[in-house]
Amino acid sequence: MLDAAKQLNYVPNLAARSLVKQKSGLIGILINRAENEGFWRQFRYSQFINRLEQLLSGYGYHVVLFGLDAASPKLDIISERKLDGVFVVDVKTENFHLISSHFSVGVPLIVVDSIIDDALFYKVNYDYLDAFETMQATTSVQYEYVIIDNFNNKELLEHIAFASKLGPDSIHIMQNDQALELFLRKHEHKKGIILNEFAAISAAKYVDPANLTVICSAGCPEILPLSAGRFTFGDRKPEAAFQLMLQLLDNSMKGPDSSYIHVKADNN
Amino acid sequence: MLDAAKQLNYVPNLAARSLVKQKSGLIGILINRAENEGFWRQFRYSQFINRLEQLLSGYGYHVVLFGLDAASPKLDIISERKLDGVFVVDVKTENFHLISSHFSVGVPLIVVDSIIDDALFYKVNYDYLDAFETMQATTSVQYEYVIIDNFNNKELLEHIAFASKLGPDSIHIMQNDQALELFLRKHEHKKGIILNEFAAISAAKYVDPANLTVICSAGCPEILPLSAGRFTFGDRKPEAAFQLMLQLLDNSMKGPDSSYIHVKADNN
DNA sequence: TTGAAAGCGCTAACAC
DNA sequence: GTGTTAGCGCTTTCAA
Repeated sequence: MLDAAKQLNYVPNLAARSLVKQKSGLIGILINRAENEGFWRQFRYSQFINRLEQLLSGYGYHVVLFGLDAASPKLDIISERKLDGVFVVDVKTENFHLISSHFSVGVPLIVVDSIIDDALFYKVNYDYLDAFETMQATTSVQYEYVIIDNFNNKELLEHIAFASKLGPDSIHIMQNDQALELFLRKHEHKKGIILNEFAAISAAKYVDPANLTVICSAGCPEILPLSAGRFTFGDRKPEAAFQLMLQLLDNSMKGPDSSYIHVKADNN
Repeated sequence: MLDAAKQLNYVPNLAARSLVKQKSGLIGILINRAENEGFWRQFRYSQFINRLEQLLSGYGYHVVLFGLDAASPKLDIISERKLDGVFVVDVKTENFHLISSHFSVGVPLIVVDSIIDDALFYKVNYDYLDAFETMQATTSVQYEYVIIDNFNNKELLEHIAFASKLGPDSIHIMQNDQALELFLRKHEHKKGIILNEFAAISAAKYVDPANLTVICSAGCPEILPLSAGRFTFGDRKPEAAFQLMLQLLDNSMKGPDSSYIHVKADNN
């Protein structure tokens, strides 16, 4: 009677449960944020985070969102909250040793949009090699420059530059609108590739978007000017990251053989 | 000696601390998500969430991000995780009784972008009355239509419609691109107001953005076409929401007299 | 000052 | 099966 009523609106205290089960039921999404970052950086992971949260919630996990100071990331949250798994997005290579020291061994840690030569940690990146090859193969257009989104991870930047097969003078790394405009003025009326829909929006202020082909890494091709070319990755990255996390969570860290997951593009 | 070493890399277990202190140190940001929502809805709260997370983290709280099914929101997270405070964004009025039942009295609950006639809960909204008035006062342009972002909260929609002082035929609520195009075709070459930068991006596909004045409620005027007019709110909403939360958290629910906070625009 | 002990709300392990 | 108990890692209280 009283028991039934108690049962009816009984709510378990997950902090107490965490304590005894040694599992918090919390997954962290840690994302590097720069001080005065351009608007195109602020939105590029929104879709990824939203979708990932949706997937994790559907599986019973709760998501802790935490912004990291790219210069000196505070990672105590991982051990303090006993996070069951962690996604770290857009990591500076030189900060990575900090991360590895701040998490108990055995906690799945997935690094997104970063190349880190440590097989302990799984990486989820877009397959840029495949993307650039497919782009060249399916079109007769000769691209003469590429604009790369400004990732914190230097290795990833270099990898994308390499994948583009273009020379240093034809490559621009997003910094700010002024530098972007300057670069675009030098390449007016030429065809170019640009990473990230939001970066493309910036570029479209200075050149005819018809000359741009956008590699849609932010999951939002709808935002592009109609005349811009586009190359999309669909929903694949959050899905891939989620599946990988599940695998690591279930099979106690026995993940795929390679510590790199390369997310391929749609059949564009 | 051993003690010192232990001290050195001692990490408190916040779940245990929560249990005894009866405070989780967690703040929830609960945000309604529709099934197939247009892209302009997916990004409009990114800036708000990011900034709010930054402010709360700076104050020592951790943020739990949780997507709500607008149709039947699962709110157990509030009581299960013993959230110290909750932001609920974009709430359907008819779901609100669910919310009030799912949270223990005494937990600060701040509703964002919603009008709810319950003085128990604090509301943070942009001051649309002031915005429309200022816009009319500082320009000689005669606006002939307004496009309103599709909020879940019907009362807010009605309030904005009222604030615009335009008739039903001149008001369009964002639904999808087709309906938007149709509406815009009927008002070609006229001057109009549109809420939300991302909605404006959609509209700019169909009309000359020079005819649009955008009420920048997503904190991202940079994304707009250069020719579009703009009316900005700056960073004020996350700041206001944060300050209000602090007040409620510190003074044990003794907040401002009015349960409504109206965030004014910049000096545009 | 320093130390021991109780207890937060749960689960798991053990007894009955 | 059903009931009891120990203990997860902390903070707080009360004793020495």
